[in-house]
Amino acid sequence: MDCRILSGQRLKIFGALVGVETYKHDVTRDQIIVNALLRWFATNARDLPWRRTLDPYAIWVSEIMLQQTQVKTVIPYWERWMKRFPRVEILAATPMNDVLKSWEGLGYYSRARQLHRAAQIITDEHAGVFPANFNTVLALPGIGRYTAGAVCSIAFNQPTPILDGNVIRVLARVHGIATNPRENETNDHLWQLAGELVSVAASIRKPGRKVCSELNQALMELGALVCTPRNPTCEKCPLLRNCRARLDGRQHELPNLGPRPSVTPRRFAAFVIECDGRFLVRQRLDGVHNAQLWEFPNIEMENAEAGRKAEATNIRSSKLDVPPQLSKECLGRSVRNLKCFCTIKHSITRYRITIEAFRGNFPRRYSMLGNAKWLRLVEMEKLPFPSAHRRILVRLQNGERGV
DNA sequence: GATTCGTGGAG
DNA sequence: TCTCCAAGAAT
Repeated sequence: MDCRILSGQRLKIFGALVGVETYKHDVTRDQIIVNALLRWFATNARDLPWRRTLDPYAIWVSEIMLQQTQVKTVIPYWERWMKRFPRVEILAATPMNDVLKSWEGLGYYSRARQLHRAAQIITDEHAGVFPANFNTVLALPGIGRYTAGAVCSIAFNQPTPILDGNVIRVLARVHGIATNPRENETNDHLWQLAGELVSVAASIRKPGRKVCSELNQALMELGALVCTPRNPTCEKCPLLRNCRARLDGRQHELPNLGPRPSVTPRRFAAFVIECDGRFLVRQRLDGVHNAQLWEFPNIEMENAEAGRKAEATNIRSSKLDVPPQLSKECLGRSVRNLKCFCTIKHSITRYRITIEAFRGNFPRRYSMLGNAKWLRLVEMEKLPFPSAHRRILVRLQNGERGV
């Protein structure tokens, strides 16, 4: 039946009818799936550092770091973090600058700020003991439905469901769900399926084993190692014979995440201003993105598209005649000996960003507005920079050493 | 409900 | 190089 021919009202009725059929809890199939996942996880789980602890604080930190971030990237950060902030009270008492410095390079810096805020709440309002109640955990800043479920199941073995990118993929394929998981109805359905699985796991008595924890981690582990976005290795999958998508040969089509937002180019000019062996850097204000991180003064250039075209057609004119105006707009005064320093390309979400960095001098160390400072390289080393500006700083350090 | 927030791995 | 997307949350 083709849904597209249905009018809105009939579509609702149709959906409700389908819902009765497909959302029905299939206990036997769930038990088969849960048992297969638990058996597979017992011999295929990676030895990750946060799997060697039951400390809810340590597990919480790992979950926050792992949001939208790959395991391989997180491991060294987590190791350093736990050495530096072994207990929640220590984190709570640490200045934000040091917290952000430990987070530097991980991105999504509001995660670090909210982790710090939550640490203070736990210290002040829960006597330094990480709460074991789902709703209390959910109420902490930076913790949503997924993270609360993950911490409660992994640290406390509670039957709280989780639904992340991995679990979405596994469940969409196993159940052959072709609608978009980002849409509410499908998302709710997936949460329900995840809840049924962890409930079935909870009903299994396995002495000395944390089955809720294992089941949830098994779902994610399978998504990370076998049921991958591209080229899933179905031959190795414990759910091979229970996977709707595989049986239909549609594993490559699911999940159906829909179109991605189109990319937008943006250009910035950044200024590396030197005087007496010090450089001008500024701290981003509260409330903006990358708040409290440090950067070289910079300003967005208009006509990013035109700039890109000029670059592509080998017209370099705008490169040299734009900065004098921009430097005055950005810094309030013109810069001496201005010249190109380096070009940094990076991207955040849908923006493809090019930063043209220019180097120059001021005759003396003008006192700039509030959030800017003149610092030596060794002093800048202690401050958190977003990675694009960190790359400018590294170039500067190498240049000063004559490399 | 659609956007925004960072960065890097992997194909 | 370019695209996808990773243990999501907040607004």
